[in-house]
Amino acid sequence: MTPPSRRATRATRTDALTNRARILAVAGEAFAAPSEASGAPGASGVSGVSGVSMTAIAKLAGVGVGTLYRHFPTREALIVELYHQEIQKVIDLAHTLAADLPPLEALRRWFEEVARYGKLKYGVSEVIHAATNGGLDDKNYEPFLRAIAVLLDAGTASGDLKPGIEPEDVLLQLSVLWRIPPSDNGTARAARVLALILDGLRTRPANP
Amino acid sequence: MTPPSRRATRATRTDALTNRARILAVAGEAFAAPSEASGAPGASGVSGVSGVSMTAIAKLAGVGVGTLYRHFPTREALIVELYHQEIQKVIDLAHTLAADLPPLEALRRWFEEVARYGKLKYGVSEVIHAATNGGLDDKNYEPFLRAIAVLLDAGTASGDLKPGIEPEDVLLQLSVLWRIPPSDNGTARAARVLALILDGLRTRPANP
DNA sequence: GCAGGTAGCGGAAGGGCTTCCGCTTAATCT
DNA sequence: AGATTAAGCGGAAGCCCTTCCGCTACCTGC
Repeated sequence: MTPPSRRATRATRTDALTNRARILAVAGEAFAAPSEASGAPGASGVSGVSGVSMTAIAKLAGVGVGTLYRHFPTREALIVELYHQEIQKVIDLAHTLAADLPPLEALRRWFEEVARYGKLKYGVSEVIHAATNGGLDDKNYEPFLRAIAVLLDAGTASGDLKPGIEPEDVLLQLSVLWRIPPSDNGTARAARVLALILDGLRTRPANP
Repeated sequence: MTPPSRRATRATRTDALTNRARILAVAGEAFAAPSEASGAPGASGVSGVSGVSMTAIAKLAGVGVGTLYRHFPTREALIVELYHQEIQKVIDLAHTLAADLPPLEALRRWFEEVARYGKLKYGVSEVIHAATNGGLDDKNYEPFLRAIAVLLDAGTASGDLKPGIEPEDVLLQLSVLWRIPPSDNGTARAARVLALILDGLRTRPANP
């Protein structure tokens, strides 16, 4: 039954690669641009990601929808891919902070960074939500968890954080941050919630 | 300009009332039933709310889509209305617990109840999400907040909880609970997260 | 009862995401 | 170079939520 020849699969077609690249480029631009200032009343269009349809992206890239979906099986998949680099930065930061700062301070700073990142581009919520929820099929999920684990371990070792906290649980709690609406005084609210989360993770001094 | 006559508005048409009632009845049944065991491969169909389209509901109720939307301007609106009673029960429970139990215990029990409620019908997440997020146009939002406020106040008065916690922030944190996937060991996970949240709200004994 | 007027009705239509499948065409083999 | 073959392409089609608007039929005042 089909013995493996020297090459199991053909090389990826060059036009496919080109298309993929162009799609990413176009989508990046489209998502970055503030939502069109046209008269359309329907869309909320906070800014960024929202309001650009898959069809629109396909058209901009000069490919059919089918092609777009061949490369990115889902809207979320496309977004995740786009922001992969930025997410990686956040993940790297966790390792840096864990190495350079006292555990509690490192965690606090990292949380703040995560909050700021989420606020900056509200649409990114979709990314992290994707990078968070299912997790099963997302290449950002594992590294993100490991980053949290590193921070937690440092805190546990120093006795500042409770032992045995599951990184997944922390990620779940963090996911709340990108559901805070951006307008309002979202920053203040995020700060308050962060403080609550952090205190929940800390060890608790003995009662009198 | 338009002086108010004895009746500012006409009485609601009887057929409209009938339709509204039938829609609610039908939707209740449809949402309650486990998703059809047909061969459709697309839907995830965890159970309950998901997988029943507005069009389907309209058809089942024997009305046009327009009518459905006249009564419930949004899918969420319909769901919120359906589960209004059950949500009310949870809200009432908060007041009862606050009156009958030590503050911390009351809060803990209520959190657990909320978690259980969310787990029972996974689709309900949509409700509470609606009852939570926007809040602006949802009649469940305010009472829910007040329920939390009561529990918090009791805890603050007794010195068990930090003063000045915003009920909205707590609700936001709780909203995490109905994003926990049901299968798995969701119960255990919910318990862990709840404990973290609760500890975050408690006062912190002075450091040595 | 009957005429009037408006609340309510129905369903076509618009826009979105995703799937499907026949046709093209680049990579590979001879 | 020519033949072969499957990866890749394009866009129609299906399903969803929601909006819009002409027509109907139910309350109301006479």
